[in-house]
Amino acid sequence: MSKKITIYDIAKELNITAATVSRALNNNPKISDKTRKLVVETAERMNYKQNKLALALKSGKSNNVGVIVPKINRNFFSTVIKGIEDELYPYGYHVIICQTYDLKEREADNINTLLNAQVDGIFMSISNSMLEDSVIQRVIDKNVPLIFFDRKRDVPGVSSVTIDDFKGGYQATEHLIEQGCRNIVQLSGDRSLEIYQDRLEGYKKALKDHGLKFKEDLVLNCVSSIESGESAVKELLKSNIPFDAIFSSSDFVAVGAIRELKKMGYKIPEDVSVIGFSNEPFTKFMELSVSSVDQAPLEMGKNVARVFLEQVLDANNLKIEKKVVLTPELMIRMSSTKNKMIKKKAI
Amino acid sequence: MSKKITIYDIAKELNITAATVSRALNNNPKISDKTRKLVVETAERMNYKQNKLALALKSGKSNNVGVIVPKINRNFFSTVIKGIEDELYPYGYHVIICQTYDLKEREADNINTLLNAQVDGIFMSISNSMLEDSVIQRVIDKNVPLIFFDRKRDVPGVSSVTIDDFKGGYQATEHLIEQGCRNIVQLSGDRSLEIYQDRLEGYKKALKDHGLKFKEDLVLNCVSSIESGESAVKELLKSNIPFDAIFSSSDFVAVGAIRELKKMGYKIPEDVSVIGFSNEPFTKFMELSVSSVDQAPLEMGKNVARVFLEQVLDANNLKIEKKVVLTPELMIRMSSTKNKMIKKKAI
DNA sequence: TTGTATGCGTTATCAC
DNA sequence: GTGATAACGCATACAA
Repeated sequence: MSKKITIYDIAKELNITAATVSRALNNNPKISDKTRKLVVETAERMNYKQNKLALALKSGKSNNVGVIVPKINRNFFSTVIKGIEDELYPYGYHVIICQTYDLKEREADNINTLLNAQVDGIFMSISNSMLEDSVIQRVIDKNVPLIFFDRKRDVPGVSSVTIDDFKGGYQATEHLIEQGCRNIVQLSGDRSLEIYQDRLEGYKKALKDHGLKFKEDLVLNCVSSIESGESAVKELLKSNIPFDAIFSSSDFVAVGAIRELKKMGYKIPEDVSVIGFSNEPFTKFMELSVSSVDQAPLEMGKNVARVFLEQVLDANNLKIEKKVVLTPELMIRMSSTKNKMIKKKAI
Repeated sequence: MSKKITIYDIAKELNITAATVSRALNNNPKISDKTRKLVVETAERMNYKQNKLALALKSGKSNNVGVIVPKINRNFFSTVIKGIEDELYPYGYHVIICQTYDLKEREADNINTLLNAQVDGIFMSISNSMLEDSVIQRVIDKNVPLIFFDRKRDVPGVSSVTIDDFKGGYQATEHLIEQGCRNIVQLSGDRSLEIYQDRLEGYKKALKDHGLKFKEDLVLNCVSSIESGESAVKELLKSNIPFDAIFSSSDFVAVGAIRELKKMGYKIPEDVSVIGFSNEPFTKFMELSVSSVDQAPLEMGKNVARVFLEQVLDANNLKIEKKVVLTPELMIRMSSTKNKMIKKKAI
């Protein structure tokens, strides 16, 4: 095992002092070219690598950021993280990932761990469960940039990057209306979360703008799974409430709904038009490709990183609260396109 | 901004020394219960949090591990990472992620960065591009546990966790043979990678064991994409080589192949049976669900973590080279099931 | 231009 | 039982 070599080792080698080595390695202007060259070469030769930990302790910056998400193996979240990683890598930052499973204990725990690890920033998609504001406050007090993405909470001084869920809901609903649908079901998620609330509001507004009445019994709550979509449709069919379209706030639920409808002999999109939300990769692979609303996860991640960099690179910017709202994109596919003529976009 | 409070602050508060505080906080046996209690309470009250960076510098262990993958937003990799995170979280380890995009510069770069960050372990799915052994050697020299997963390279002293790709290839091929197929195409990946080589060898062996002749022109190289699958089929059809089944080493390629075959009027699985590899989530959502070979990514991640923990927790185990080989699971779905009677498994 | 001394926050090794 | 001090590896204010 090769011993860890430090600036002291290379100082000894050259009969100079560690301070000089440090300066030479950091391109400090007041150092002779000769010494610098010598130091750099020797460092190279001895295969010296800077100990980031010592640097971090010294400078108070770890060059690590923490990302907190419910689960990493969800395409949306892993893609957001990819965006963050892509954007921050050139600046030498690394990403530490934490999963919460939407458990508030884990959420608080993760925040504390990241704080102890002296991360330079924390990015999180907050769960609905009541994470105490005090935990969040601690992050703010420590002056660690905190940025919410996707699921945010309104906290003074905290930036956020989200998509316009209201608009997404509006667009999806309007699209279904344009297809001639009049009784549009909305399969919602946990409405204590802003994102689902906003999608529902967008849905309502679109109905209103097009002279359609909002009916409470066309709104059902689901969890984001295929099974949930199947049972929602079962319930709808049993209740005998007429409907000719489904706007689901989850792609998984949409797929489940489609599956159940087909099983019961309904034709998609002729009898029922369906549109999901998230633009999960599988939606476009399906034989009956599923319309959806793209949440631009890669862009979201990149924007999170950019907001962070702004705060970090510009010292006086520290207190700036920035709210970035990305525009969702309607992906119109086969599951909602009754009239081929008005198809705007494929795949 | 609340000042960072250290053990010195709480020492001053209690008119004792930092060393005592440290001992009290670390449950050092030789400390009076009274003092311990006092310290713990004061620490709590002052909201003290241990600075992991200082601890890391002191101890030489960061409690971070690094994971190096080509891209994080691939279900397989994000799920492996999830497995690692799940398993390591209870031990206080955190995961730092790095992406290589299969670029050898990034790969070497990431290794160096992780080494500088003093991670306690490095887990990587190595790319085929020729990452110099010297880089790997540096990790070994530093005594940092290195574990390969999925795509490994045989390096003395390095553990690995993989699936039995040979078996996966064998099973998939045998399944197609059992369906009555006789001219089975194998759409391979980059054959400089062990995993693809092994799947191909499994394919050959299955053919041999069932008295079928291996034909070189039934093997085509693809990159893992839908488009690649489409063009492979185009090429096959153009060449007029008869075939009645496709075993693809990639699910994406399999989907592309199916798409092209259907477009040309072929029926799946009647005319051509198709099976992919990886068990990507979308394979089971498709209307014509796609058979595939599951690579147990979650288990793979968990096993990586366990091998790591063994090496770390047991000091004398440090040099043990462990090769874990997981068993792939055949997921038989509609795309390859000609005879309903022998369908073994549905989703 | 280079050297000296100090601190970042902990823990460990001595003493007492 | 507790205090004093050194050390982890680095960067920097201050001297020279």
